[in-house]
Amino acid sequence: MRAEREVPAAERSQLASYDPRAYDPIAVTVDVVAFTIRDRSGVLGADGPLGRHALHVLLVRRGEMPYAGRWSLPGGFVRAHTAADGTRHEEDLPQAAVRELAEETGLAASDATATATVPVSHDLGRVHLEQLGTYGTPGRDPRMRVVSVAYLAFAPDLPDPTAGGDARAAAWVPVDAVAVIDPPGLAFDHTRILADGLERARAKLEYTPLATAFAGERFTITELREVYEAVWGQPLHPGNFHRKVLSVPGLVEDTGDTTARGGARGGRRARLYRAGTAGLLHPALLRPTRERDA
Amino acid sequence: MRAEREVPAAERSQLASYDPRAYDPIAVTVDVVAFTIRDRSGVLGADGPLGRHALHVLLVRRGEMPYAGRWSLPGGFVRAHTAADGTRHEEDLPQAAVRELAEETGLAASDATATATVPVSHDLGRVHLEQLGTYGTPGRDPRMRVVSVAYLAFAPDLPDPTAGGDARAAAWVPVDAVAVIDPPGLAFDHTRILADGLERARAKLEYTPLATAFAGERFTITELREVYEAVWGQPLHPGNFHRKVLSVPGLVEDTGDTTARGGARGGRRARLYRAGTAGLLHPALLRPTRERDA
DNA sequence: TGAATAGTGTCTTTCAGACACTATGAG
DNA sequence: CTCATAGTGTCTGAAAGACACTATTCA
Repeated sequence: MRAEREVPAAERSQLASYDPRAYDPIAVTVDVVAFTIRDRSGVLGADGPLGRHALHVLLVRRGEMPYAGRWSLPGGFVRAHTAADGTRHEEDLPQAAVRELAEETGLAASDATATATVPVSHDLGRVHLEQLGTYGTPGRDPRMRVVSVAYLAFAPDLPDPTAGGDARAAAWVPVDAVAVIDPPGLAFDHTRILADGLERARAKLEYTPLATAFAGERFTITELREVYEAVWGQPLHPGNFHRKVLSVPGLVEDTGDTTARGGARGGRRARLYRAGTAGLLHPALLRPTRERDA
Repeated sequence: MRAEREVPAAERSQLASYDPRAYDPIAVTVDVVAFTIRDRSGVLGADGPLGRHALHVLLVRRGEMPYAGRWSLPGGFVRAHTAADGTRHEEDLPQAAVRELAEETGLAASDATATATVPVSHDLGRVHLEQLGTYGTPGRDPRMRVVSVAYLAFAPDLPDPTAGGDARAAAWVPVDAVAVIDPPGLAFDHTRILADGLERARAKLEYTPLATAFAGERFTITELREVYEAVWGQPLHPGNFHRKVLSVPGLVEDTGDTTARGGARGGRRARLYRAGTAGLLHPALLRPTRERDA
């Protein structure tokens, strides 16, 4: 939130070349596609074809109309309020995204002070937030004309959410199970927003160090590989991945430490790394060969 | 425009969990970053270091406050109007972008029927339109709280625009001359939007056939190379570019024809190609080596 | 010791880029 | 013919992926 001077009415009418009262208002909302990597919960049995780790998305069960009882992305209206004393309290869009996340799920991003003016991406403590896109097709919300700005949030393993605000329930759901828990699909056009967010996340793993945002402060190369495998949904060659990650400048930094012990059933101790300083990966870590036509 | 049924007042209040009258309205606008490749106009002399072809952006000179007299991107308010008979005429966001382009510059995209529901990209005749991002920082417009959805438009060589609507003037301006013609910068945060759009365009040339959207229906490999050189702002090796373009499946298709004659000062006739059907380029056409850190 | 996990060596294929060359047409 | 432009051949180095191998640790 930030307070600004109220523009005097005289100046305001002089400036205005648009009278919003002549039109129906267009409401502005934010929706958040929050991703994390977690152990696949017992809901669908233990191991999938790709091991225990799966990409999860944060969903809430709506408590109010429309779509009451259906699952949706957390989100809500952007606040732009004029207080009684005339000061305006206007929320920036990423701030609204963080607030909705906190209100509906209890997950608070540490250091939620979004000061950057760029709409592209913001780092909120350990949570990486970036704008995904804006969805404004008429009729996408039956109540009124709503234009929704969708944000992507990436975070390392987070605790289970607690419902609040308009949400009746909140939960981390494996992305490959979304269609299962809610066959009619998510509320509004959130199924599409989720799909767009997933593709964005998959693409960004290739040429940015985004994967380190899913890992803890210190991580092993194997843990980093499990992030890639969970997001891309396919297994990667451990040896080649290892060499490749270490060959990309600025992706990871060696801490000098190793894990306290090897695997549960034996195995060498792994070196621990932290995120590097590179903003873009060169050369990129490309997804395994898929057909890239049409 | 499309007409929809008016939601009855009773149903509406039942559905509404948000009362827009309790808040200041948030206005929604669209801004368009329209790019084309043109011969560098006489304004700054003839040849730059990269030949005659330069990337141009469409700018308008504002006729109204705020920022009257300053250059800005074409754009304006999204219309969501309830007519006297109760029907609503609501514009989709890409429609609003096309309308503003037409109103302020006289450049009409043929076949402006944007039926796609995806917010990502739309093909409007020969104009490729895609969403760039949304800019909603409080205070970015002194009149009121404005959230602006920016669109990118790519088109082959278009005629000179004619000012209209709120615009006092409209012109294609070489992107490397924007800072020159308007030292204080564009109106609002349009300097940043333009920068974001330019970077997006440069990146998309690498892995999509976007360059063909800048070329005519039929084009030579050299013309395609001039598109890349103009957008990336650096010369490319003609021979290697030629072989590379032909090696990427689905980028271009041979028409069988050639140009009517060779170069003005002699030279072989060039084969003519048309855009291929690929949606993504594999392997990608990467920009010449730059340092990709931080 | 045997199995499991971490990490390395090496070979093949692909591709970007440098450079030289051939092919064709205008003046 | 001469020069300019279109298009190809060939070599080198970087990097991806397949595969085999060594190193270390737990039960």
